[in-house]
Amino acid sequence: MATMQDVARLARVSVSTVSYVLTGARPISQATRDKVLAAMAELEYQPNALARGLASRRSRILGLLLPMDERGLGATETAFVTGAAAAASTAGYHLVLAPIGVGDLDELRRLASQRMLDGALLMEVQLHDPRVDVLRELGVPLVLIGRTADTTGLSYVDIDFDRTVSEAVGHLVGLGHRRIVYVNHSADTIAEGYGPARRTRDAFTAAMVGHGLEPLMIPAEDSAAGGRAALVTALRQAPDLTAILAMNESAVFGLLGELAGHGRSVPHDVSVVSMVTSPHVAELATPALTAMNSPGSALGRLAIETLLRHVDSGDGEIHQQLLPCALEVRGSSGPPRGTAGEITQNQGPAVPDMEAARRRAATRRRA
Amino acid sequence: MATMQDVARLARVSVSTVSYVLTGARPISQATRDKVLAAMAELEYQPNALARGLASRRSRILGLLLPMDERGLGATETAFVTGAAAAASTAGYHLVLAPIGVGDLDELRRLASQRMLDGALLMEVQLHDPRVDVLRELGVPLVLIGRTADTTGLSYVDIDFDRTVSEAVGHLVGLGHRRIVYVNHSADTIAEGYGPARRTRDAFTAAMVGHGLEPLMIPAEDSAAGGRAALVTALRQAPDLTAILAMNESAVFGLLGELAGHGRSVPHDVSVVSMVTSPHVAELATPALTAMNSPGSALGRLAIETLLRHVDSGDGEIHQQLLPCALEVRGSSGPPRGTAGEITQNQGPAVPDMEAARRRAATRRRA
DNA sequence: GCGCTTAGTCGAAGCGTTTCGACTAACCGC
DNA sequence: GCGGTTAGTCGAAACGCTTCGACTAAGCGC
Repeated sequence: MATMQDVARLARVSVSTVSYVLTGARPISQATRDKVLAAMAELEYQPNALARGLASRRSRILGLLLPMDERGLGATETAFVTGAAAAASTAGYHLVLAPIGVGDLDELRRLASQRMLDGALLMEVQLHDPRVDVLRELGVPLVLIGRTADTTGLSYVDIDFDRTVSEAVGHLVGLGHRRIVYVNHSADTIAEGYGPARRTRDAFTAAMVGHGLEPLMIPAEDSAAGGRAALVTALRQAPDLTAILAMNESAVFGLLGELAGHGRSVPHDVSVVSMVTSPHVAELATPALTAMNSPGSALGRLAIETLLRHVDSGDGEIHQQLLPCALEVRGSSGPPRGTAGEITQNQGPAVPDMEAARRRAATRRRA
Repeated sequence: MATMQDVARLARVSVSTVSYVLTGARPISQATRDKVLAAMAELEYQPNALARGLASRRSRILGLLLPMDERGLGATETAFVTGAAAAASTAGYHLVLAPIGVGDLDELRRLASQRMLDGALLMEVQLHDPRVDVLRELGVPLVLIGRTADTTGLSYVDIDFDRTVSEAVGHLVGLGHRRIVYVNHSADTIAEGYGPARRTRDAFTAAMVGHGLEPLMIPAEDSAAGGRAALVTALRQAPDLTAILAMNESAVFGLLGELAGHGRSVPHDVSVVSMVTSPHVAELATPALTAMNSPGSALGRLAIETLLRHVDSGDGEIHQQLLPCALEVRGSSGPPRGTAGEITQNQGPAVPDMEAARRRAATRRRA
């Protein structure tokens, strides 16, 4: 393994000159630069990351604090991680994966104290997240994915729930729906102050009221069983519902199963729109789910860029940015039964979709 | 940030003594050790990971080479990563996440040449995986998750597909099924030589033949649409099928949808068993899927332990280990229509399951 | 043509560890 | 009581880089 010494010797310059070629910290003449680069190429030189980090007091490693539970990572989170990793790699940084949640504070403290991290990305942020305090105390720059209750002085990237919910509701109202039920995460989750659950709840209320409609929210456990239970509750509280907006990727499958069990076809009798859902998951359902695609990859990239700005420019100003999910109409939403839209076929799914049409036909046959 | 110097000064010993206390490389008297430890505690000393790595030529960082696509990580992979991260952390190692597939060889070469990695875990291993060659050439110890075509001299951990398939088939045959169809990954995937697809194909054939039954395999694209198409093909080729074994987590949902479309209830008319599937995903389906639970977390732990053995003991002997998936009976499998098992209820799902019973009843009502 | 800045390069001093050789003192067997 | 271990400690030399100060030559304004 060639070292900088070897390169310097071969190029007949000093080590510091080689270093300056590499870092650009001082001007180097074109002629010298060429000699050095040639020597590097010949030796297949690669700088030793550890030595570089030690001398420059920059590890070029960022921490990805990602609590992982048995449920696995959704496609949204995965896209986020992928986007972040790509952006980090482009910038010459590495990502260390630390499955550190709010309960592993000692682990976090150790990691951060070892001066191995130039900065950290916090995922699954709680409204009162102690990890933030630890990192701040240790002087590690950080960017949140999501938001704490008090975000003063904190940079974050997050989904724009207000806009996302508002667009989803707009889609359904535009199709002619009036009685729309919102299936959220569980009551406990909401009570705990889980941000997305709270924000979507409030946004749903605001959107419905804005349309002059009555908001009805049903909490559901994150499971198929939770979805089934939620549907039963929903039908009891609003027997005339024609559309369901779901925040809960796990529950939505149970919900669909139970709808079929009640003999209600989707989207003919009930439209279903799933929020913050990846295309792949949306396609798993039958019919495929109209969904609000989460901007996972873009969020990841943005988070890294924001974090690197802090790392490089000695912790300058903060950046707080929101990205909305994009509506993607698939087979699970359409005009409610007996509307003009139904007859003229003009307000059906915005994207012509043979597949969805086939499924709708099949569904009607059964109904 | 306290350094070793500070600790040494406070404890009135030399830096090397402090180092020996930390690493245990040489004996230190109890009295001295205590003094040093007290000084460390007082200063809240944490060794600098980079300096340590530079001096010892051990970064204590392992690479997790994890190609990530838009589909996200399944629960199996996530469990694997979690298990690996936990095991690494326990051993005092860190995991850097590198979304490096077989196409990013330059990226891999750079990462490995920077001497940042003590070893690497390769995920999504191809039968002919060029990443293996790159790492070997650069002298980086590695452990495969999965297997290449030629595994001589390579350590790996993998799922025991033979045993898993054999148990799944055994479960169905034990329930009384004779006409069992295997839905695999796509034909292209099999042709490419994707290990799990090939191995399960062969294992299925062997298991069926072993029971004196005719093996029928249908390939399917990894999507709901692929699953629907596969079912159509399956019903054409084997109209009398009573059970489906599916390898394809994505296709299985389309398959279930299409079964319902054809008026065949699960598990009454057709039993479905999904392979290498996590509990959470299995629960999403209606009815919940009988599945072979993948040993993700255990595999992760095992992989790290194996890798560390290589790293520590200067690349000793190789370890090749297989772990089977465990059968978990849920609502999607039962005895075929018209068997004794059906009548006596003795061969139903092994686990008494009110939920499944309820669903079966509901299903029958619709049929 | 004189001071002044600036481009370009070098040597050396770190960065915070580990590790090697050396040394002392105690202990062992005989 | 004498060579030979061994436990216990120290000082100094790496590890492979960055960065600081210093120096030489140009280039500039006037």
